Amino acid sequence: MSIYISKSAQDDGFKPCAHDYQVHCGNCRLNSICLPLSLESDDIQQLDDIIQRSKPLKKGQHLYREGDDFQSVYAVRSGTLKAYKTTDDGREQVTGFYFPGEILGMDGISKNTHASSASTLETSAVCEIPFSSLAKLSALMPNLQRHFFQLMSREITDDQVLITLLSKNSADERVAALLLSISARNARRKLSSTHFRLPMSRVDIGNYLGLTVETVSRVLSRMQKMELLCVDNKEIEILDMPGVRNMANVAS
Amino acid sequence: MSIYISKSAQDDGFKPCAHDYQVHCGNCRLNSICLPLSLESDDIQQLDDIIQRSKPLKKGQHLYREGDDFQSVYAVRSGTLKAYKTTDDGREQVTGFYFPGEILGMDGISKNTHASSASTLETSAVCEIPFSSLAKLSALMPNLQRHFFQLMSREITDDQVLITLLSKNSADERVAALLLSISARNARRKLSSTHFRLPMSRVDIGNYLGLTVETVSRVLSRMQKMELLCVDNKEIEILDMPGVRNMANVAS
DNA sequence: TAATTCACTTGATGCAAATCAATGCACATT
DNA sequence: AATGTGCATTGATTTGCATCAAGTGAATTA
Repeated sequence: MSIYISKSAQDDGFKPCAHDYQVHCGNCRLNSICLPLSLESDDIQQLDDIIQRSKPLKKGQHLYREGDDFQSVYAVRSGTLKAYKTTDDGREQVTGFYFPGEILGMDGISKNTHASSASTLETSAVCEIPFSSLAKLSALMPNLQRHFFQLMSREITDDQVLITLLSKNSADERVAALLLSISARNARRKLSSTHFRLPMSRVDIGNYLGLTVETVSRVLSRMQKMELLCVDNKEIEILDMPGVRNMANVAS
Repeated sequence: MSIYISKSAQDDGFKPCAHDYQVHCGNCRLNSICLPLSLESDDIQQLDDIIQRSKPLKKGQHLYREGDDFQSVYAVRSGTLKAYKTTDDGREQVTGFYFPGEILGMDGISKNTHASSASTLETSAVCEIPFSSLAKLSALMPNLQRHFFQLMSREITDDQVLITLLSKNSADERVAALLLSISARNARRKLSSTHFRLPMSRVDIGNYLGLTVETVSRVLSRMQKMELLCVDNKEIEILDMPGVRNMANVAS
């Protein structure tokens, strides 16, 4: 499962773009929401040195599978991924979606084996961060250590939010909450919070939210009828943000 | 919210017992499943030095509340605690139960604020571990760092299991799975895996599993009728372990 | 001893979402 | 143009669990 590539390959006349795997942490436009956050520039250089950048992965390819040896965590550079667990009776449970700047794979640390699988929802590029190097480096850089602890803790709190959503909220509330989450994560990356393309299928949405495809589809139709959204397949436009928040039943 | 006590208080003619707060990491019978795991004895001493032991907390007392400043994580020494989130509309979602040897509070790291509340289900004692000291120490002790990363990762994987349970499993499967989880955690502490007392109420069980009290009660009655269990209020005896596993729909 | 409370159980009914089934639509293949 | 395939939508029916309501038993108090 090695995705390392030679860094020296293809170095000239190459404009940075979404999938560009030559961009370094120092000049990556995601570094304010990724691991380098709060590092000094010479610390960033050291972090940069341990990071392996991969060729873009095509839609549907796996980054790792449940049970694989755990070696690295991954930062999404472009595209979107989903993480999912397979139940004993063979069904899938999507446990998270990962957008550019976000880190996945931390669930593998506990048993040195990936506890979930991760695959791309569209063409995507990732930075591979060997965990043993990251651990060594974070023992030397308090800021890095703190940031990584925070990232793991963030994963825990995100999971708890999902637990609550699944346990306490209606289909309408779940779908509205997911749309708001995606909207907020787009805003963090300076993209539109009201007009975006869902990178995942209805099946994945339903799977993540504990609903069937049909229910997801019905909720979206209803939201469109209520003029909260304009839905065109994967293209979503939020027309009435307070209305959506109200449907999600959240305070903020 | 300080629960520190003077270590020198009450030091003589004191036999160690479940709630004894004088026991140190080095001679704590839980140290094989708690933080000290895999530390050398002089490292254990250093860890021991930063740990604050508290008087036992009475049933229903809070260790921390959602929104409190995050200072420490806690190891359960005796008793049981629950962690829960409060939803925007004021309802509770229990996110976990914590038995002796287990660590809670790690969800506070990400925002420096506790993301959930924790209260005791019965008289309990905890060890308070100031996080800043733990972070400093773990930068110096690779084994401690690794172990703490693993604990956090474990929290993530446990949450993912709960997510899957809530999203994909029936009421029967959820209740059976919780019983198996408690059974396994008892076994880890060398207690009976087949005969134990549930420390939490039916309300808490239902809340944790996304079910109403009535449903929990019915499932337990059904399991008794099927002769999988013997239920006497909180006292549980598992009569047919393969049967319970079968009901939970899990492989192991 | 009776009364109050609390945690739990049991039964009857209703509803939200699953399931089953059909159809529509975009896009690729031939 | 015809055919297939994957994804999304919509409608009809079923069902598992919530809800509502009442009842039990043990512990606590009067």
